Amino acid sequence: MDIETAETPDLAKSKRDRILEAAATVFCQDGYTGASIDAVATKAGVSRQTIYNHVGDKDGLFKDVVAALTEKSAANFLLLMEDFPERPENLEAELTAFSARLLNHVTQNKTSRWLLKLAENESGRYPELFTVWREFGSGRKRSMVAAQLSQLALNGYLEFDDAALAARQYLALLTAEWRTEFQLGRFPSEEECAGMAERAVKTFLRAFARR
Amino acid sequence: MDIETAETPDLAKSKRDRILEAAATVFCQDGYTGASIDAVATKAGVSRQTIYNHVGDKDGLFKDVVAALTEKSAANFLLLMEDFPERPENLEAELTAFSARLLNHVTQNKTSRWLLKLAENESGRYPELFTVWREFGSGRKRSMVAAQLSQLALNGYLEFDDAALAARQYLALLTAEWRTEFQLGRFPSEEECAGMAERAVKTFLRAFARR
DNA sequence: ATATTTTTAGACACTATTGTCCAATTGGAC
DNA sequence: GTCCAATTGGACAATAGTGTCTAAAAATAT
Repeated sequence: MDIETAETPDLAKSKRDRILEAAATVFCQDGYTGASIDAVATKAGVSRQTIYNHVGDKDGLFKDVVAALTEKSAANFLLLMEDFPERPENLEAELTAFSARLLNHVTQNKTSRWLLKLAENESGRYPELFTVWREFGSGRKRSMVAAQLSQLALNGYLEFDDAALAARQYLALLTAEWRTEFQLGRFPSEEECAGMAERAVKTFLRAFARR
Repeated sequence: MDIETAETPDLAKSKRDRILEAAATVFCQDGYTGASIDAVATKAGVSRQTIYNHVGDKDGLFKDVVAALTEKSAANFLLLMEDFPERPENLEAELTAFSARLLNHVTQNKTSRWLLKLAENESGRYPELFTVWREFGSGRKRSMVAAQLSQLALNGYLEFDDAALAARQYLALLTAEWRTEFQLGRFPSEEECAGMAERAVKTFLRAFARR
């Protein structure tokens, strides 16, 4: 489901899910202060009172949104990481394919994008919340990537001193073009993701492939 | 002057400058909707009416803030770029030194940080504004870096196919650690900038230094 | 010293939002 | 069909913010 066309709430989902989903979009669009409970209620196709029944108040709503997104995002990422190549026949091709999937997930997946935007915008308001997110969210992801890269190094495909740094740089290269071109509203297509992944992996391997 | 300790407005500056400076901090802290004119007035040490006299309304205030920041940031960046090494004796050392200065500027300089944060947060509200910023701000910067990298390639130090891509990846590597570690409130010290620059340049040269 | 412009503080109407209360309605479980 | 919990819509007070107006004060120019 697309953000822009999601005006009709999905009646199959539970009230609670619809509230959290709607709240996520509204918070991201308007920021914490700008988001109104009424707007969330309308978008969720739910009365305002129901929201208060479920989450208490605006603070509770925000915290529940972040908690739900963090959890979902982690689960998705875990699933994705299973495809990381460990003993590839063609390193560049397989790493590129994986990277394209990863990038596609990060940029297209509503959950990831929302969480990222919320983290950037509201970290000042809820530092504790995003300390947790950083540790179990982005930090956890980076260390998963680092572990896989170490595996590749061990298997003789790569060489580097610091796996954590390599992981950070890998992710930075992968999202380099997205950050500058797409973050302001637009989202890359699958083909664009594939192109970005290809260019990122090419540079990454120029730096870290075993010679 | 530090953001946190800037409670006492600088009386030497013109009213207008003080208003724009205060407005920038408040907008960044609270977002467009969350920022109140009263808060800006207090922080600027100015009456609310004066703000309305100068900039018309909240929209005008926001646009003027962005305009002022864009201009200042471009000027600063131009100045910085003059130090980019063109015929270095020690490529890695000189590029690292330049990169450290660049990173320090980007992360420490109030203007840059404010603009970046505003761009990320309010791009949905003012797409035109940030299209302009992207073209003349970040886009302009990237093409300046690309030009310098091309120069280094021409002079036999580097080799790559696409200078614009190399510039993007250079900047991505340079800010990789900052994005993940520091963006949520903390700012790197000069030493930390030096370290990040060193690691970024090392990887960049592994990928692009002429062999 | 005087005239002119800028600034100030506070009052003001207007709107938006939060969070609460409640009576009426709905929907599922049994 | 009856019961119980969840939900609804709407009214409500309380608060906060925008933008306007005004008369007094301050700064600036002449």
